Amino acid sequence: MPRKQSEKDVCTTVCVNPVRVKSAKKRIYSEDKLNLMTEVFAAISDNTRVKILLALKEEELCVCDIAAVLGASISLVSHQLRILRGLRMVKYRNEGRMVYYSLFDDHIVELITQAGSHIEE
Amino acid sequence: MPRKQSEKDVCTTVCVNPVRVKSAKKRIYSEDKLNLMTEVFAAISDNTRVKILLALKEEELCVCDIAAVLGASISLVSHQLRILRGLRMVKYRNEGRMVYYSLFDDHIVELITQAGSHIEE
DNA sequence: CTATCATTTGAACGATTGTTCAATGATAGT
DNA sequence: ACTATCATTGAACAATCGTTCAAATGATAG
Repeated sequence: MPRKQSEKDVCTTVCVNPVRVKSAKKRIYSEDKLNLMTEVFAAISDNTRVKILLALKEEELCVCDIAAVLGASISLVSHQLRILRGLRMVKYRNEGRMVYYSLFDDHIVELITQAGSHIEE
Repeated sequence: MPRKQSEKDVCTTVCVNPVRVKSAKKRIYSEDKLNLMTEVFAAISDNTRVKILLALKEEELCVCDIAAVLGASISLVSHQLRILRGLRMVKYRNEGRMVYYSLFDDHIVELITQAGSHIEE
């Protein structure tokens, strides 16, 4: 009869070191803090979104400009901009029927360029 | 008759600013470099994996220890460790039937703690 | 007030992801 | 050899993701 493998009945006596486990637990962040962090990392774990952020590094661009830079459709760019907007990574400005996007602040792109310089191409 | 909206026939004359587009294109990384970067960010965009990395910050732990710290199953932890191993974020050491994991280097966890300190909880 | 342009939105899709369960490897002790 | 224990693996699943297409806003110009 196969035995179910759960958290309760595995490695309890021999393997688990309660001292190590206890001090390791202290290092784990709260679920809320983790959610905030991983949401940001998830945003920059997609090539398209990183490209958009890099494109906006020096100057504001309208949606059409961004699409032209990426060689992608307007719709795709608009969808991804919505995500970046929701995470306060970009902000926008209306001018007539056009919408100009720019970086919310430099923190995120600094993070990206910093990671980029760690990769010797 | 509805017209198809593609990259070719949109915003070409009025909206797109060729000068802005050209200089923005220079800032975009190569696809290879982007893939390397976003793969790393994707790895730390999951709560479970970040927890594992935080748990290993100070000392090595066996798989059972990690599972106990997270309150998760051994199987789940092993699966995620495989991903972190593939990205050279953790390394391992065999001791009898146990496997001790530790950080490959401090870069990634520094990145995480740095991001963590940006979030005033 | 209609036509056109820049952008947004929603539905749909295939692909990928995180997790669970069950089975398998591998090592140690009897 | 047999059994128990720690770890890895693979199949399966729902859930989420990135992208595309088509339609809908909202603003401007004639």
